[in-house]
Amino acid sequence: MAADALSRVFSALADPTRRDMVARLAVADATVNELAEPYDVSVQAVSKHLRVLEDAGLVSRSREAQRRPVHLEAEVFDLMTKWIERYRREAEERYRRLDDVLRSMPDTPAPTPTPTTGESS
Amino acid sequence: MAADALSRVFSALADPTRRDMVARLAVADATVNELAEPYDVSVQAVSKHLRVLEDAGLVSRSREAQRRPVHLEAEVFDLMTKWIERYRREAEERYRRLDDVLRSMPDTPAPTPTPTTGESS
DNA sequence: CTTGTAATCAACCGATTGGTTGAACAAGGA
DNA sequence: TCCTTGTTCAACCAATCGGTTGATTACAAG
Repeated sequence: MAADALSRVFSALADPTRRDMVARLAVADATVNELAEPYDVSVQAVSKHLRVLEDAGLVSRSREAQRRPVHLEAEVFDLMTKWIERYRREAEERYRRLDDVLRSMPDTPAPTPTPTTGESS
Repeated sequence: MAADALSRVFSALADPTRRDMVARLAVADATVNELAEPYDVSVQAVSKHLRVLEDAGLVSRSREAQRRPVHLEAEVFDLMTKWIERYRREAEERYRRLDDVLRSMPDTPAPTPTPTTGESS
């Protein structure tokens, strides 16, 4: 399966049901049955979803009698946030500089990132 | 396919090749062939990846002669960031308050979130 | 009009995914 | 010990995914 951690996290959150579970776990820990209750799928399906979230490092499960309370782990979010922010910043900066506009012009040499264009807006 | 926008974005970024393309597009716009060059997959495969990214709203394609330059759209990142930050904040806050720790204690009344424990390390 | 290049469409393939049902395991409580 | 509850395991199924190859469209240059 998805080798790297980042892929696992993104993939885990690509499913709306799993995102909803995360949202609910952000409020309070819950057992598998509690989590399964609102959705009209089997408990087994929810158990599977939880394994995906666990493999992604998004949740952890402890043992409390025969119950297995699920707990949301906030740390992994940082992994995503860092990745996203990095490229978002680059992309926005590039947009701000109109760098790409210069590149798409046929007459511009444009090797140096020197914004000679008057960027008023 | 994944109905909502958030699912599409997360799903699109769940693939390492697509994340790499996004990373490269953050530096500069590129054509399909340019993008395909570093990977040892067919151009068609890259074209498919681009469609996924486009459907997620992460990139846009213009037309320039027979070339179709691909451009990274930064806006959609916000959608993810907002979602992530929201639940990360909730989870971290809850962790900070030791709310869940109190909940798992059998003898504590635990209704008030008063952190009486001296957290030195 | 023909050739060459950039990209997409179409059909196919094996692996993974999200779901199901049925059986098994784990841990109290009677 | 047997029963009940909570959860997971196992096998299966249809749909989707990432990849392939071959044909096709779009445009520019001879």
